[in-house]
Order: sequence, then C-alpha cells, then structure tokens
Amino acid sequence: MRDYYTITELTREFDVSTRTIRFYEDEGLISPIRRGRTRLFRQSDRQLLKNILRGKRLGFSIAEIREIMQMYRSPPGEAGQLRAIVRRVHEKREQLEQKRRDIDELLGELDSAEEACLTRMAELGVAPKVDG
Amino acid sequence: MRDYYTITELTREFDVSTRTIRFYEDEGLISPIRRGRTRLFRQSDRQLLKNILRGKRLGFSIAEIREIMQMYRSPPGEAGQLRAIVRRVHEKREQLEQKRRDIDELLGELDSAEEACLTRMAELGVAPKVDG
DNA sequence: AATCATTTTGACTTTTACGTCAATCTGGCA
DNA sequence: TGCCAGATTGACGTAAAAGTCAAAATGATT
Repeated sequence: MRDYYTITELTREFDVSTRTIRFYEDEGLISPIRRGRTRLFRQSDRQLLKNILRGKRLGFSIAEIREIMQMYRSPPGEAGQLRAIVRRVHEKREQLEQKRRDIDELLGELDSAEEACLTRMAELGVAPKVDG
Repeated sequence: MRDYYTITELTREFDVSTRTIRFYEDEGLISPIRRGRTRLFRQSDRQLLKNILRGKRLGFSIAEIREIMQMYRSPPGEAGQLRAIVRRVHEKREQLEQKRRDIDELLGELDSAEEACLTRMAELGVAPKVDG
C-alpha cells in the first residue's frame, strides 16, 4: 500500500488521461492534496477514481455519479435528508436492477448469435477457433 | 399485435423524441418503411428500437450498439467473418460481465449506505418510511 | 546551476447524441 | 376543395465529457 500516487501513475493504472482526472477534480469528485502545485493522490482518492470509472462503465453521467457518491458520505443529521437519501438509494437500486435485466437479455442474445455462427461454420466445414 | 406504428406512437411508448428516432434512422440502426413520405414502423423496427434503448441504458455508444446489432444479423458465408463475429461476441460478453460485477459492487455499497441511514434514523428516533 | 522531463493551468476544440426551430409537405375530413 | 393537425426535412444550436495545445512552473538530476 503506497502513501501517494502521482497523476501519471493513476493514468497508467486506470488507462485514463491526465485531462480526465483533472476534469473529475474540477467537477468536485476527487480532491487530491497538493505538495506545492503538484497533485498527490491518496488511497482514498484512488478509490474514488475507481468508483467514478465504475460508474462510467455503467453509463452514469458525471451528475449521476456525483449523486451516488453523495449517498456514501456519512449520513446527515436531519430526518428529511436521511429519508431523501434512502429514497434515492431505492431509485438507484431499481435502475441497477433494470440494467442487470438488460445485461441478462443481451447475454442471451449473444449466445444465440454465437450459436448461429458456430452452426454456420459447421455447415461450411470450418473448424471453430480453439484457444491456445 | 399491430401491423404498423407511427413515429409518435413509438415516442410515447418508449418516452423518446421523434428527433431521437430519426437520428437512429440516420445512423442506419432502423429502417422503417414509407408510405409516401411518412415512416411506418413494423414490429421488427419497434423491436430494434427497444434493443437500441437497452444498449443506451447499458452505456453503449451508437457505434457500439451498431456493432452489437450487426452480430445478430444472419451469419455471413465467409469463415474469416464468422470467426470475427465470434471473437466480438466474446469481447462483448466480457464487457457485460464486467458491468454485472460493477452492478453487484454498487448494489452492495448502496445497501451499506441505506443501512447507515437507517441506523442514523434509529438513533434520532425517526420512523423509517413505510410504503403505502 | 543548467538541463530535462513532468506537471499545471488556461484556453480553445472536438465528438456524441441529440434539442430546437422554421419551412414544407402531406393525409384525412368537413 | 379548403383546412389543419401531424410528419418530414434541413439547418443550426447545445450540453457533456473529454482532447489538444501552448505557456509557465516545478522537480529531479547531472
């Protein structure tokens, strides 16, 4: 476990550009500390970046990712706000469950597509690719 | 089962704009037939639209959606092309499985977030919301 | 201390996926 | 046949999410 990461270390680890990371900082999603001017990313910053990229893979916008990340923050003291968070958690959960259904459907169709290809290859007397 | 749908019927059913549907047509993802100038959408067109929107929900770009839809087409006759499709099916499958892991992780974190809220509410003596 | 590679900042540009608006064109019906 | 709601086309506009480039600052190294 390292203490700090430089920006380029993170760009290499996660295959994103420095511009992207700085953009997320501008958007308030990460707040690396500074030594002089240079950014130093702590474990927590690295983890946040990881979470952001996960959100991106799932097709969430920056605004949505920001909203999700706010749910993780330590719960506020006001009842209305707490209830609001719980409500948003439920909404996100539904969205995620929809996405999961979408994935399962799509996976099923990919299976069919592959099978059709393999069938066609068999008809042509073509050997299917073996890995290795 | 209807024979044809008008564009506005589809905009209502799927909550998208006519502009969006026309955009997908421009991109070659749908090809409704025409009566004069007006578009008529068959069941198959409606199904394609459904698939496109599913892809969007999963965060795929138009280009990716186009690629996915090409995998569904009736398999070509050339061995190299067949193998290429099979390869791309595998790639997509991996992406989808990654997304599924992402979803499961995120769902887990949402559970924690909700629990933290409920705990906090209990501390405050606030009644959790009951549906109904 | 000079140099060289990084980093930062700021500004401008680009791509994607549509939104918006105006003008034209129908198809159906009173 | 005249009208009108709905559809089409084309052009331009825009928000999001970065990409790109230049200039200045910094840090490490010889």
